[in-house]
Amino acid sequence: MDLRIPVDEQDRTRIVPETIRRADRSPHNRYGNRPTMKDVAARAGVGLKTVSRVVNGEPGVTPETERRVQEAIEALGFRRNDSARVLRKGRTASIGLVLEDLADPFYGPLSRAVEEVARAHGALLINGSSAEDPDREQELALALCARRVDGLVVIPAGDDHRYLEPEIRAGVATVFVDRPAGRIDADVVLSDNYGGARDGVAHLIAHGHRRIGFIGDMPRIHTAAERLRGYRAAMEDAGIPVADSWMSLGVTTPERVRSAAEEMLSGPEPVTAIFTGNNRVTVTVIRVLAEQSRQVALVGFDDLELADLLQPGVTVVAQDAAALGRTAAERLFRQLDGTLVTPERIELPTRLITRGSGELPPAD
Amino acid sequence: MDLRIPVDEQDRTRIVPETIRRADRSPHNRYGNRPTMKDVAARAGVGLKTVSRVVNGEPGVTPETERRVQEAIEALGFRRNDSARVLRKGRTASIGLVLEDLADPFYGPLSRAVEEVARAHGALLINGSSAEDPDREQELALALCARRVDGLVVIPAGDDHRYLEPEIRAGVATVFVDRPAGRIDADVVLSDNYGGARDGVAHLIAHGHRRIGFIGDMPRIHTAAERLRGYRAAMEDAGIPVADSWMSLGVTTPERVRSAAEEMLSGPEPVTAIFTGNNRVTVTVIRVLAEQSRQVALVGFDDLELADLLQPGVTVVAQDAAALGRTAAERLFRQLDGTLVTPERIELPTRLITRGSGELPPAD
DNA sequence: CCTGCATCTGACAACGTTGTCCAGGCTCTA
DNA sequence: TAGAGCCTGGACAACGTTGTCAGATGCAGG
Repeated sequence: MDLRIPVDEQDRTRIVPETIRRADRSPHNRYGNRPTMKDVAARAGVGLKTVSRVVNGEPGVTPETERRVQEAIEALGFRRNDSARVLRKGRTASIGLVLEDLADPFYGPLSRAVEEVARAHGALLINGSSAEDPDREQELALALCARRVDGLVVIPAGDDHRYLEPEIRAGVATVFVDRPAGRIDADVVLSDNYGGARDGVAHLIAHGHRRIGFIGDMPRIHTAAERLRGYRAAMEDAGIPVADSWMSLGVTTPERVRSAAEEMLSGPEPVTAIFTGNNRVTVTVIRVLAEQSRQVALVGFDDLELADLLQPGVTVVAQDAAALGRTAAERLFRQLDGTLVTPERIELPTRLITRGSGELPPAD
Repeated sequence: MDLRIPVDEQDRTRIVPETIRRADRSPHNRYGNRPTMKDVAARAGVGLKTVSRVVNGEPGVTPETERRVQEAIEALGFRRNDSARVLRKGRTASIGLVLEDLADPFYGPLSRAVEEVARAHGALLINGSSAEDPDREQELALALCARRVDGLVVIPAGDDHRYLEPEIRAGVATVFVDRPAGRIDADVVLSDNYGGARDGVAHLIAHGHRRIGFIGDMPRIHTAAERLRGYRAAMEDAGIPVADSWMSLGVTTPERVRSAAEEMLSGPEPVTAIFTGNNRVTVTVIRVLAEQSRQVALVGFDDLELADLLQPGVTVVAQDAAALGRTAAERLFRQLDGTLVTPERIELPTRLITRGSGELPPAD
């Protein structure tokens, strides 16, 4: 389609001289060749600012003028360029979300909750996955800052976030979720990983278990470390000394988790119960246990879809991913409001959901 | 922190007169008060363009000059404003993704795949959920266009996308996924919903079933309609007349699905097998079947985590969500390259995964 | 008919960056 | 040593929008 103004339309314009319009219309090599307010103004025969006023619903435009402008907008398929607007206004009405893996079912509801809050505040969500790589987290977070997002919700992969200091000082609202920020003072929203794990393990102990295994993620990940700490605390509370061979920490690939589980289930004194440190681990361990001849008790951190339909149902320590996201996003916008000043650390409670697997008695 | 240049630093500057610098430095009310290239240039005692050159790694700057500029960047915590850059350059290196629900496990891998491709092309991903609401889809898609995303991946909620015509003409690359575009000619990447459903139902028929139920989503959703068509085709191929009471289409809330399933399982001639139209329906139906006294066969559209661990394992028609996302995103970037011109409709095959529930014989 | 006021409109600068173009200083050669 | 040519650096305009301010218009009242 030819976006240039037909000659009969041009005649309607009043003040702007022919040459200027011609120059502006000349085909330029820029991508898109989109109509701008200038084009709309020329076509409607009004000034630039009048178009701006119409587009933004500002008062002080006669109905007749407004109609002409609307008509031109329609005819040209004009859409305001928010990039330019942002440059002028300072705020982008968008927030960034750096998470670990968009495909992880735990982060789905979390992202969704963040999005809902953003939407309620008229903001868009830009997000990316760090894949648990601190460099990638930093790269992403800074790229988002370069886009001048108003705020940043970060699920940290690394443990040093001083690189965000200039951004925060420059006014980028920042909230960390799921794991704490490293070496900077910032808002943090967490689950009670320590307490949840301790409760889960204590639950197993209450059902008679003493040899209890723990399979978790790499200990440099805060949640993994906290859950391990909860495990240790529960065992210590019960006066049970923990054998090193009962604990396995590392990447949560199915292969490693499988061999870790198989190992602690073999030997002369196998564990009679396993506490799993996150949903990925739980899934793999369920598979391993399904192949075992004897029954092994299981409590997992994080809930699973269908967990109630397995035989036995899977007892879990559930965290509320949506609440984490919602809380974080709400704090973010309160920072932007100015309602919130002092960084805080918020811990949301977890919930033990008993379904059978955690109530199995020890096999021996 | 005070970002203004200390007096002793100002003296280093050469040409720019005092007054201009003073004016630029004066505290302005704009949000953030971030240092700009101008500030860096002043502090390093060089020209604006030299800073630009350093920031963008362009040639023609002596190492000594570069060092001074880098130092100033460091000291001020400068970060390039990509909004301004975009305004100048035309492309934003970002793409938009409009999906139905970020929290749906089907869309997680899809989003992730789109993100991976975007990342490989140096682009960021902006996304939002339409919640199956056509108006919201349009609002979101147009908001993304206003941000001048280079391209748009849309999982349609509505069935009329003519509103995107001006955008596409203006150069916004567009690909529809999972469901076709309505009333415009555009790239579309789909699963073979019809064929998959037909295969799944044929599988049940091959195992001796004749009274087979179908529970699916609202028929205005393309995938739901196609899957229903596949069901009908398989039944017709086998010469089985379909009773109206065997089919239920509507919102996939647990309540409605539950009552639909219970209804077709009751009465004098209950169905002996059910084909479910998507993962949400499947999950609910599994729960209903678990409460039944007799065994009912089940084949579901979409795979489920843990489906193999249930008793019996759930036979499904699996689609490759990641492949959908990847294919769509790759086509998007090929549109942007100019490698791709003619819109095409691509159908990816589905895969029947037998796990037990689909191989159960009829109960009667 | 002029003044004063209210209403509507448009010219212009600015936002922070990049592309163009030119100036000044250097090296190299005749 | 002068001139040509290269290299480095900087002034300036432009991208598309919005805020400021002043000009134009219309109308009522003196």
